[in-house]
Amino acid sequence: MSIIRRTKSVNIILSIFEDRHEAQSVVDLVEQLKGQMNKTTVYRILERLENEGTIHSFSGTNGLKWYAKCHQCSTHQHNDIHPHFECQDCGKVECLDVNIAIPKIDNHSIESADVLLKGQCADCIG
Amino acid sequence: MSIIRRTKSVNIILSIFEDRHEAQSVVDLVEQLKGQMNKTTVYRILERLENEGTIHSFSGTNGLKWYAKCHQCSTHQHNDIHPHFECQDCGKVECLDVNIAIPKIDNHSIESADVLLKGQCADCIG
DNA sequence: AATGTTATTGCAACCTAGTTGCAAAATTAA
DNA sequence: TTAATTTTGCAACTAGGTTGCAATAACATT
Repeated sequence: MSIIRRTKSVNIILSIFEDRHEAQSVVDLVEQLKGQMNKTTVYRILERLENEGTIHSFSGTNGLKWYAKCHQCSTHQHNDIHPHFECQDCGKVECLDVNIAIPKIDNHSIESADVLLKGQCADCIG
Repeated sequence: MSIIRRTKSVNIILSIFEDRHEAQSVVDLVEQLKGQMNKTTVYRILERLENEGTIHSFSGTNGLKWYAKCHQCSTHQHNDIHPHFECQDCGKVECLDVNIAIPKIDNHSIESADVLLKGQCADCIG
């Protein structure tokens, strides 16, 4: 595993995750950073930051890829299972700071769980 | 909502879900049915069967779309929340017949939950 | 500060899952 | 058997994501 360099592009992306605590979809990041860097670069930096353990990824609606720097999680441990929440009204996606009980299933060994909750976020709730 | 016709293609797809109780990925179905029907037809029949309530869909790893005729579920109700399980060794995907407790989240209204468990299935468990 | 080594970037081309419009063919109701 | 409506195939397209490669930027060393 190579050392990840703090290039200008890496710092731009890192600062986005510092500034905004919600999860970011890759599609939005690519769009937003158009003009500053190539979309391939965005994909590759996100991948590197994930390998490094700085951010983690998951799938949202329609299998779109999202990344988040989860501020609740311990800095170097994204292994704990927390659900993600996608607001059906405004589209915002967040990491939830709760633990999900993984059910025991007969004759199955379960190694991970992806949980995506959907509904209305604090801002959009009537 | 229009009435869905029992065409030859619809029956072929229905019989696949009758014969095999595991979930089917759309990609596999398209590949498997190549020669019998067009891929557009596969997508459209699956969509119609889902609208009809005969099968239900969900996302697997990498956001790939899967469909299942869930034999545990009541025939006309796929609304209950059950997790799906994807075997990391053989790739098989199944509906699990357990209920997942949806956590209450402060200031959020939760309307649905997608739960994808990953690990080893009964056949692949060491 | 200049050098060499290695990691990173941009670009263009590509891949694959999934969608669309439309004319032709198949179902179903009359 | 006809008429109305749904379904299908086809080809073209969209969009998210990946790849190979040459050019460039970081960084450790001198």
